[in-house]
Order: sequence, then structure tokens, then C-alpha cells
Amino acid sequence: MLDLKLLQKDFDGVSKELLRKKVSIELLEDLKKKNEELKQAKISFEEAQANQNAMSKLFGTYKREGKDIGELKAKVDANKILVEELKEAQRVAQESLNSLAMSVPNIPDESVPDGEDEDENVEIEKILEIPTFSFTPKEHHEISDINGWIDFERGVKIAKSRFSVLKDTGARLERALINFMLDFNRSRGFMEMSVPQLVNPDALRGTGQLPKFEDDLYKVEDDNLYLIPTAEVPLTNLFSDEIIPESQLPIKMVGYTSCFRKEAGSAGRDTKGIIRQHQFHKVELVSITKPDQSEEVFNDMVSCASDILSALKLPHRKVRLCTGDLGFSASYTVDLEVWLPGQNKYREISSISNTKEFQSRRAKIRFKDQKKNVFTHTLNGSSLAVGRTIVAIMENYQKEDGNVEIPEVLKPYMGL
RNA sequence: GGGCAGCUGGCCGAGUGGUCGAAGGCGCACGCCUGGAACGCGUGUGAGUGUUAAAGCUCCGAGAGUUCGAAUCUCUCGCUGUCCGCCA
Repeated sequence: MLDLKLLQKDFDGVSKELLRKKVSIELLEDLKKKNEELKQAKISFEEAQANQNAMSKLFGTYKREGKDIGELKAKVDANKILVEELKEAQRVAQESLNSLAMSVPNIPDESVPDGEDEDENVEIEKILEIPTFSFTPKEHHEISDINGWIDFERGVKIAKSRFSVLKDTGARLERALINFMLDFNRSRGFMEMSVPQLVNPDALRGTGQLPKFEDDLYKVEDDNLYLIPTAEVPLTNLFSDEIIPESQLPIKMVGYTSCFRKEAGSAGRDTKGIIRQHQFHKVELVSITKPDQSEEVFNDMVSCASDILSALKLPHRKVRLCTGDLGFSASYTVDLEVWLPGQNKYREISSISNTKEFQSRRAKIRFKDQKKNVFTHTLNGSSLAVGRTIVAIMENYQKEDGNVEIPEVLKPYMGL
């Protein structure tokens, strides 16, 4: 959540940065106004309440001393009505401020370039040469038509569109990748975690999926739980409402989960293949750091994801997201895009973000710095999206006859 | 799914209508003591909001109610434990 004190203190500075993310100035002015209104409402209420408390206290004294309480009771009764009114006014003001404040995205870091959409993201670095083929490389679903790794029809039959089934070597490759990625990240100092894949609304508010993006989530109505869209949600919220001892920071975690997304609004995009599924698998990194540690840990996380791609010998590039492509909670983000010969372009396979204190403020994740409680920074990043890694392996390791080689580092994981 | 018990500060635990944000203990921090340590002694030690600082306000699982006044009484919900049933 936005630091409302900062907005109040430096309205021009904050709004200038948020305008880059297309947050309307009217909304920010409204926010500022509502914040001031709440402050006034609080002052009025607290004054009346203090009055009430004092009189109630007197009540006890009077009774003990046997004094007449008739007059006092009349005053207290009258004030009670006032207190109720002011309390309600404060509640309304608070609610109206909250609903607004929770829908404002994070302030983009100064390193984030301006831009409309993903076309204006800025390439940082290319890693590994793009392979050349003596034939026209196929897309992964065309390869699957030959080697049968993916069964699209039966996935749709038992669920609906955008669900699929991995078969035989395809399924084993997925399992090998998960284990490889977990081991790799673990060797880089990330603690392996296995977490719930259903979470409550509080957790989703903490990381910023709610209240704005409810349409993208699968919900289990009966129990008021949601299927997670990413392991970032359970992993980050592990520490919500906690004050972490300074010595434990930075906390670096890796977790493997399924992810569930409705993909509302992406109708017609990536309908072929398993690039965009309602259920997919992902190995996720989440870190919780002191503010002065987050940049270093961020670079760490980018290296982890990139080095996994390199270990798999998959050409890729690092891209700095522009303001138009930056997510709701992120202060800055680097995407990793893997080369897909079948599509003849780079496609996103990992996204690593520093949310700074945006999520910590929502989820109340703090640490004790000397005597003071300070918000931590939280970071998250895929390392990697498993389905898209399978796609990349299929397309980069394909032979003319539709066979696909298994990357060297995965062979031990497949008993080869 | 049904029965019973519970939910208080980092932890344990007292408090059953006012002077309670809350005794006592443990833990922790600092100081004294010591060659150094243990023991002992002393002081301090929840969060949020607010303020130059304070005062004030809010929080004893959550919400609602009774009352001038609720940690304390009533109701609803949640969670934890436990017994029974069911089950990977």
C-alpha cells in the first residue's frame, strides 16, 4: 500500500511518480482529501471518547463516595449519542479511504523507463546465441503432435479449455525440471518450502491481488478461500503480522506450487499450446529483506533464474519492464524472456520484482531496527515457470523428425 | 460432520464489571557484582495512531449486544486442542 503519510507530506513528488503509471491525478487528490477527512473525524471522535471515558471513571468514584449520580448520568447519556455518531463518521471515512488506497499501485522506481506496453520494455542483456536450424523449426504443439508429450484434447474433456495433460516423457520432464530447479535454487541459499495452495482473502490483500484482481482468481466459495495464482502469495504472507528479528534477515525461500489463473481478458491469446493455461506449475523465489539488502537480493534472484536457463542451454534475454508493463505491486521488475525458435521470438518465462515496502505495508511485515519497527522489503520471482520451460526445451532441442533431446543437466533427474 | 474444552503481551500465566494495556514468572536488553562466567541485585521490555515531545484514542481471537463503564456478562462466527464418526 501507498505510504499515505508520504503522499500527504510530498503530494507533488508522489503524484508525479504515480502519474507515470497512469494513476489519475483526481484519484490522488481524492485520496489526499479523504486522508485529511479521516484525520479530522478521528480528532473529533477521540475528543468525545476521552470525555466519555473520563466521565465514566468519575461514575465509579461518585458511587464509592455515595454522591448523587443523577446529573452525571444525564451528561454521560447525552455524550454517548455524540460518541456513537462520531464513531460512525470515522468508520465511514476510514472505509472510504481504505477502499481507495488499496487500489493504488506501487510507485515505480526511478530506474523504470516510461512506456506504454511491453513493446517499450528495455533489453538489458542477451545470454547465449540463438540457434540456427537446417529446417523450419516447429512450435511446441506441432512437435507434440509428433511425440505425443502433451494431450490437449483430454485436458479439455475433463476440465475445460486451457487445461492440458502431460504424458509419458512430457510428464517425466516436468517432474525432472521441478526437482532440478528446486535443487538449483536451494544450492544458491534459498530455503525450500512447501505451502498451502488455497489461501484466505487476507493473504491475497497482503500481496496485492485483492481487492483489484478478483476476476483473475478461482474461488472456493464454500470456505472463502482462493486458489493461488502464484506461490508469491503464500510464501510472502508466511510472515504477515510478524516482527522479524533483524538477525534472521534476509529470508530467502524457494517453493514449488501449482498456480491457477482465470486469464480473464486474454481471450484469443496463446490459444495454441501450453503457453497460457489456467493451471500451471512454477518454482518461485520469495525474499524478505531489510531495505538496504533488497537490491542485492534482487540481483541474486535474477541470476538464479538466468543461470538455470543457461544450465539448460536455453538462449534468453533480460528485459527491464517499462511503466506500462509493470505490475500492480512492483517497484521495479526484470523479466527473463526465453528464445522460442518455433515462434521466432523471445517469450516471458520469468518475472522478478522488488515490491520494496508495498506488500510489507499491506501485510504488516516488519523487523526491529534498533528500537523501531520498520517495514521490510519483499521480492518475488519465478525460477522458473515450468510449463514454459518445457515449451522452450521442446522448441530449442527439436530435431527435424520431431524428436526432442533431453538437456544434459536433466538426464540424471530422468534416470538417463 | 457431532460432543466437550480453550483462545490474555516473545512465551507461561493471573485477572470474572470501574483505579487494568493488564499482577507474577520466564525470556530478552542494559547496568552492578566477577579475573571471566554462572548465581545474585537493580532498571527497562507489546502493537497501532497521534505529537517537536506529550496527552489522548484503539487493541486481551473477530464481530455484535447488555452497561455510565467489558479482558471480565450474553450472542454469533473463527481458530486451537481433544473424543467420536469418516477419510488420503
